[in-house]
Amino acid sequence: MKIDPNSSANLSAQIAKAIRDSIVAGDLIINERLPSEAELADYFQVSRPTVREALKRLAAQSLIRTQRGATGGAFVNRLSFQEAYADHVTTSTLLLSMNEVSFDTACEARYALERSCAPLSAERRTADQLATMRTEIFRQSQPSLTDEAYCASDVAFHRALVDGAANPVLSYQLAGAIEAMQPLMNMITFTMRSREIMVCLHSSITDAIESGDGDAAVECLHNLEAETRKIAADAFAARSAARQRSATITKITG
Amino acid sequence: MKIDPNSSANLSAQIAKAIRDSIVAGDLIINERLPSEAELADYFQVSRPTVREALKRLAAQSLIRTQRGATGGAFVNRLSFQEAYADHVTTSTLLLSMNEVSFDTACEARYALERSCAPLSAERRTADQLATMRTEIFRQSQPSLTDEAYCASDVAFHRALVDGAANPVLSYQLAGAIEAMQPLMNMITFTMRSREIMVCLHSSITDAIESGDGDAAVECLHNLEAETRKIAADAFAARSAARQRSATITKITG
DNA sequence: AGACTTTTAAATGTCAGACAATAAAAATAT
DNA sequence: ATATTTTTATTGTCTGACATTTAAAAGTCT
Repeated sequence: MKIDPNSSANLSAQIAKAIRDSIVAGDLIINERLPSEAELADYFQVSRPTVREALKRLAAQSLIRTQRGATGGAFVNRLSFQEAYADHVTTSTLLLSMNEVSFDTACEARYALERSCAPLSAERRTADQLATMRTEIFRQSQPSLTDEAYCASDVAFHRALVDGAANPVLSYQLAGAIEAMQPLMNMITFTMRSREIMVCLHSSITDAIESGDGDAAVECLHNLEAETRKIAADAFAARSAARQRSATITKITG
Repeated sequence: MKIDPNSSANLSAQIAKAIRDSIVAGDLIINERLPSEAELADYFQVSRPTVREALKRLAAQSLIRTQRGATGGAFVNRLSFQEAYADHVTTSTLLLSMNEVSFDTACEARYALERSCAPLSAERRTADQLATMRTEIFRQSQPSLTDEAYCASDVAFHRALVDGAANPVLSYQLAGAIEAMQPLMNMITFTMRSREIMVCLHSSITDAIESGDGDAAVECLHNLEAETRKIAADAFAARSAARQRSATITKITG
């Protein structure tokens, strides 16, 4: 493992970087045990708390796991897609909310990416994934569904569609785009009419996927994107108009 | 902020989660200063080192930054796309290498995603991005280029293509797919002939993007994917054959 | 008064040493 | 031989201290 120059910078950050580089470079194999905290402290010529801070940084990225006890220690973690999934979604969500990404920008990215999965999904989707899509469509057609539950079902539907491509790399990358949009979608109040249209489009997509017609699925996704943006635009316009009215009332009455 | 149940679990992890949830929920605004370590320690009823470990976890995810000095402390970080970029690439790279994702799977995902950017890029690319693509193509045509430098140029070319879509969400998500493939590409020895073909395809893509013909660009990307997979298959076959031969020799002579 | 310098205070960064909790291995007893 | 106890190595946490950094307050000189 590499040493640390005694330059002016967070020691714990430097140590974390040194260990992370070793993992990325493959010098540390999966499930390999790192030296104990005391040994690392000795090696890097720092105190144990400093080493611990460095290890916590790595643990935060799921790069290592720690175990107490006699044969315990820090071990290089196998980074599974499933584990990385949650982190990716959280980060993507924060990126969207903190950078004031417009609904249209996020929506465009989401459907562009999703269309790239459609042809593969049309080829490979399992019966199970198809059933999930149909189940979610049915759920979405229930008028009693709250807007939040409707959005959650929408995510589940699209996730099944993406998983149908049977490519973990695609599923992982898409997760960030699709799930991170949920907070934005939750800001929308879906009218019964707009739900009907979307359910109809979802059905068309599922039909296309079932019949193996990727091109048709892509076409439907284009329509769904247009419809989603239209609904969002209406919802935001209505909200803005309401704000305008209330401001006017305040101006008059206040 | 939420409290901590005194259950059996890493205190630092619990505290990190509590603070992270507050940030994600929007209770803590960008650039807002967290309470000092001493105050947090007092609030959560733990020692300062424990609080520090929690803060280091958050710092590792770029959720907070810390500043020394009188008015220093931990501040909620604006998570910029640029910052998240590096993390995303690292994680994606590790996911690929640790999960033994096949070249074909990664390649399929990469080009599927990239094709989703092509139509947008054909519409919106700037002259600067187009120039970058041409520059990288020229670089790739230099026979003196090492394989690694060739791959790096390839990444730069495709990155310019993706950035042409002028959608930060797309650029961010694509980064994971494109840059994470570089280590896999580096395993390939590119022959002069295969480089020629790829340079030619890159030129066709650039021409299509320049003339605003998204469909043609998508078509070219399909060809490029097929060519890339073919080159990789040949390279792996050659390597496997070499191994076979050397094994046979060992068997005979050893 | 205004500009420059010094001091002060608050915060993080780091260290040292200690004890608790845990879990596996070794030693012991049944 | 099996079950129980003891030992031991390691991480988790605490206490208390000092170093370093930074901005603001106080002081000083022109």
